[in-house]
This record gives sequence, C-alpha cells and structure tokens, in this order.
Amino acid sequence: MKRKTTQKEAMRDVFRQLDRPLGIEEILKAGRERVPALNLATVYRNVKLFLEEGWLVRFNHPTLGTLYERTGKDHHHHFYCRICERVFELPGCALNEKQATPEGFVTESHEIFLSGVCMSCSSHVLEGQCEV
Amino acid sequence: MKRKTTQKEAMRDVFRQLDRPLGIEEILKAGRERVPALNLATVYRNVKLFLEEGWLVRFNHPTLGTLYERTGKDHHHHFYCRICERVFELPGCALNEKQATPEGFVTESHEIFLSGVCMSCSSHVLEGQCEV
DNA sequence: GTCGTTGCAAAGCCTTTGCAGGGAA
DNA sequence: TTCCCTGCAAAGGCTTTGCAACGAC
Repeated sequence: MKRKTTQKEAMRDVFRQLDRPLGIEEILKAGRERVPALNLATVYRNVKLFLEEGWLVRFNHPTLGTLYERTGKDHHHHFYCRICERVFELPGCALNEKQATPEGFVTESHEIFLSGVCMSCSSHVLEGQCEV
Repeated sequence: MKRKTTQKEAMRDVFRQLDRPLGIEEILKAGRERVPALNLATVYRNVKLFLEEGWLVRFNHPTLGTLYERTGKDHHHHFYCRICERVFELPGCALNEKQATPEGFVTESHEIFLSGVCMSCSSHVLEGQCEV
C-alpha cells in the first residue's frame, strides 16, 4: 500500500500552494524549502506516482518543455510569462473548435498556449521594477 | 563558409516534400531513403545549422515532443492525428486573442494544438482500412 | 590544398532504476 | 516487524561533441 511520507506531502504542498504548472526543477526547489534533503530521484518517482494515481497530469509546454499540473480543473489554457518564466492557468476558452477544424478532420481535443507578460510583471515594469 | 552537401540537400528535400513538422527520427528515416548512410549526429548537426540560418524553427508538440518545421509560413496552428501520428499545419486562426487574454496580461503570441483524426485516416476508417 | 562536413564513438544531460538503509503503519 | 520509500550512485535514452577521414570548392 502507498505510504504518506514527508517528501510526498511536501511535494503536494508545493502544487497546492503555488497553484500553477511546474517543472521538475521547480518542484525540487520549492520542495527543498520544505524538506531540505529532498532528492531529485524522489521527485521523479513521486511525480510518477501522482501521475498514476491521477493527481497530476503531464504536458509539454512549447517553451518550457515538460510540466505537471493538478488534475480536476475545468477546461483551461496556459499563459507563459517571458519575464518571470512562470506558466499560469487561464480558465475558460475563446476557441471556436468547429471553426478551427478543416473539412474532413475530426477534432477531439485542443490546447492553447498564450505567451507574453503576466499581470504581475507588466505592473512592475511600469513601475520600473522587475520581478524574477 | 557553409558548404552544400548531399546530406544537407537530402534533409532539405525531406522537409520540402513531406511539408509538415518533423521530429528527428522522421528526418533520419526519410533522409536515409535518399542518403542511406545518413548519420544521426549529422541530422542533429544540420538541424542545428538550419535553425541558426533561420530555415527551420523548433517547437515542443504537446504529444510528440520536439518538432521542426520550415519557417516563412503564414500564421498557422497544428493538428495531430492520433491514428497516423502525423502533425499537419492548419492555415488561419480561429482564436480571439483579446478575448482569450485576462485583464492585466499582455499577450504577444499564441500557439494552438488540435488533436483528433485527420482527413486521410477518417476516410480510411470509414472504409474499414487503417493507414499507419 | 584548404577547411567545412561526416561517420563513429565517447561524452553530457535529463530521467529512470538498483540497492541498502530508513521510516510509516 | 514488515515492506514501502528514500538517498545515492549507476544505468538508459536522447542529444552533443571530439576526432580523423572525407569531400566541396
């Protein structure tokens, strides 16, 4: 049976608190703030467990590569901020799937990735600051 | 100065003839039909050259991972067929970028990935055949 | 002939796996 | 106590690099 460990709880905590898609290194970094000895292999293994139990899903981001996010969210898309390099989830969908699909093709799902500057960074830029 | 070689021309030929985004293995496979001795390292090196000279661009496909495609095409998106596992370019765009962007965010670009069954495979399925 | 290019093999980087000690139940 | 989990290190898979031979110009 699966056991509840400090490392696993720390990793779940990271996802719950940051509440955005994360890459392996981000999980490791934020996890080590909670469990300093957290090992990279453990992160990989537990991410794999979370995927298998359906608590996380994995996807390739066009810019950042492999990311993981919590399951159970409504249909949403992703916004990548080129300043802070974070990915945010945008609820809702502005795509007309039927209109986007050519004759003869059958669309079953879609993903949209926006890229630009997030709210936090655009306001800081205006103030002459820069969050990284 | 850059030299024109059989291997490079074979690789360009592959992109021109298949006219869709390709992964490294697809380039190697199709390239070897033209130059049987084509080496994997050569493919990687020439893809890198093509990227540097701006003849190709690279992106991460949500399902297939790293793909390369010719530059200079109009704004378009990608359709992935889960039957033949090919990626097609779909000209045009059905996204309302402004509507898709939350207050305070600044969108500079976007990518859309559709997934389903392509025209070729859906017609073959109807006929009880299956192209792979 | 010069020097960019290629094939092969070794090296790198990211991810997975083997193993023995440690910890949850 | 049982045996799942972890840290560490070694191994895998994909990509890059070193090197000597090759070939475009």
